Amino acid sequence: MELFLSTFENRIDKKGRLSVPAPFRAVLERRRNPLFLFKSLTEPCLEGCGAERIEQIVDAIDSMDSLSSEVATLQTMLSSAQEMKLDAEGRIMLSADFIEFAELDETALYAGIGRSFQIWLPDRYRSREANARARAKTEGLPSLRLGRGAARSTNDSGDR
Amino acid sequence: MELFLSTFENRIDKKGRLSVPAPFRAVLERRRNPLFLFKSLTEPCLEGCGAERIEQIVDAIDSMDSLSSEVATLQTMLSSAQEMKLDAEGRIMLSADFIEFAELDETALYAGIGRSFQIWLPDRYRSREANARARAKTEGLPSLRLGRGAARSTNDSGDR
DNA sequence: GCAAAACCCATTGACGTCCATAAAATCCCA
DNA sequence: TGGGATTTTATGGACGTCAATGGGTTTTGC
Repeated sequence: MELFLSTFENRIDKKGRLSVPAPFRAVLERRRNPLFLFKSLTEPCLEGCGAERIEQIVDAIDSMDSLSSEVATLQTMLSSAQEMKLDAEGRIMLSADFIEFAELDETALYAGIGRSFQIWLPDRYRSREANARARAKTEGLPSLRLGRGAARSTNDSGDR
Repeated sequence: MELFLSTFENRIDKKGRLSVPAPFRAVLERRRNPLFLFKSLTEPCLEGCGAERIEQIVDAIDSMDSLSSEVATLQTMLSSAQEMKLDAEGRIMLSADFIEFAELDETALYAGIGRSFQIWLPDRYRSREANARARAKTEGLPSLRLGRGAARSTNDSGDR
């Protein structure tokens, strides 16, 4: 599996250590790619991604007007980003800043969302999930076009 | 890692010495590259980078109309720049001018923003970060489209 | 000779590494 | 197919290393 999928709940120990779910570790190892965590800009959760995403933000900043507020926003993402080193047991150390930001206590919920994942306070994630499902019923579904024709715009022929 | 990321808070001792975060030192050492600090043009903070970044600025100035006011502004950055010598413990000595400009007192906050970093009064940085987050919620995120299609515009064929 | 800067060394506390245990999933063979 | 054995995973603790910090001493410049 190349993608981060499904959810997992793991404990955070007294030192702030948190196991990365084994399936996620497998994805990371396959990519031979360091893991970065940063504070979400819009929600009280942490986002996990690979180096490409970070580099993309850096390049975007360099190509923008460095005085714009958008640049300041992107810089906020970078300055909250940390490269996470996994220990021999596949755990990461969450900084006090991260724990406080996502308001985590003793357990954390990993939510795989494809090429990246998020880390949430479990209860908060579940209530948010319930909201999303309720919205889907009342407001209808977002358009989701699958298959080759649709993906063509963002993802091309068999890459990599 | 060859980028400056994440934030660090270090103390300025009575002698005006300030440790450079070990990860930042690693970036500089990898490039076998001296460290430069200069006063930000737009904000009350110091900017830090390696020599190649300084050269970029010089080149950019050279390519501009040397009589324009923008050039005069950019030259201000260069004339405030100092090459910082690290002592054996990886500390720099901040000049009184720098300390006054960034209004630092006993602690300084390093904020990594990719190819460079900034040094802030911690409280000031945090309120600026809070502003950026508030803006991101109301105005939305800067457009950052992921996947192959998006990167195409700024970054082409598989380089690196 | 004095102040400031460079150099050297000591302390401490955080973090990375290593090891031990328990629970869960998987495998294997009857 | 079921049940026991083995491996993987999650979790906790102990310990060593290194980064950050502070203080002292020597050198340099004025």
